Amino acid sequence: MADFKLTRFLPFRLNRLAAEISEELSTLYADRFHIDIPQWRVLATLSAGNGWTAKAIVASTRTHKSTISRAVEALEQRGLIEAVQSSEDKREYRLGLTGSGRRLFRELEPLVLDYQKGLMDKLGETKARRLEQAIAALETALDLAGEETG
Amino acid sequence: MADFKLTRFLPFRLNRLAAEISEELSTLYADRFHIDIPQWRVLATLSAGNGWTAKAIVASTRTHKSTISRAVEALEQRGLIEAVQSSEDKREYRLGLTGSGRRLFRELEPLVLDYQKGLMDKLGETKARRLEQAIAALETALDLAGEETG
DNA sequence: ATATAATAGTTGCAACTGAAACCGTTTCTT
DNA sequence: AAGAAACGGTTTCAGTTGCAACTATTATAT
Repeated sequence: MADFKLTRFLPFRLNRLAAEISEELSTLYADRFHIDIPQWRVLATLSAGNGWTAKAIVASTRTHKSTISRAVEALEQRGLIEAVQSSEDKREYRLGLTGSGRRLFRELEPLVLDYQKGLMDKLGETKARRLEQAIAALETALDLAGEETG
Repeated sequence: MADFKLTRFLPFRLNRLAAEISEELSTLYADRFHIDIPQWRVLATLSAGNGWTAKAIVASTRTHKSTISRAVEALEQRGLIEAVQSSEDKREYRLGLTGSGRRLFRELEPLVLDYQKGLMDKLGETKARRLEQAIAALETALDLAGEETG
């Protein structure tokens, strides 16, 4: 009999953990702000500064372009972001938070940061640092790192 | 302007990492064995021994019961697992790998273990151990640990 | 210059998933 | 013992997602 144990298998554990954290986190904004995960990603990305294209958000977040397209559409409908067609390249749109989008994000941000802090507190400083280092190493190994372009 | 950076945010990074690893891993068995992730979880769980109920697999893998139900159905159709109604409790079914299910898993197992080993090699022994410890700590904190019952 | 290819973003479609209602069986309450 | 509640597992339904085909625009090749 093979002694394989799924619950000891790292990819599985990582996946289960990420799902749980994602789930907990999204409850922070789902009901209260009526945004879902892709929308959160768009808002959070734009919070770092305006002028992003959908393509850049796709690259940065590694989310499928159709998913980002729909999130952008929804946020635009609600007036939380604004899209202006680029004059240099009419295929693309420069995205940016509107006033109300920025206000919403300012309300959201501390909740989300508190959640992360709570998690890290549970880990303790040393383990939290080591976790971050391991993640960074895997990101590099898997070519997930530093796709930010601003 | 807020200095929040999604790509530095741990829940996001964990999620992106888990998605990438899951994706890479599932290419190992998707085309070749025509099984998907829930089906892989059922097979892998049963590889540790027969007699599991769907409920136990749900608890162990933290996968939704309707998802497990469908995976079990599909695997049974293909003759990879067998379900026998429990005599003590006719609501439940004792699940087990069939001969061909066991053969398939024996073929699959080394691929999957090699993949994990490749990942850990990229991390190095020390970081791999620390990652495991951090994950274990988070599992405990989030109540994800040790739901195995056999 | 013109045809071809590549690119940014959108959309139709099929597959997948979770919530909730459901069925049959078992357990609890009285 | 009878009715209610709980439970294991299934199914329906609605929502979400990714793929692939599409439109419009820009870049490349000849």
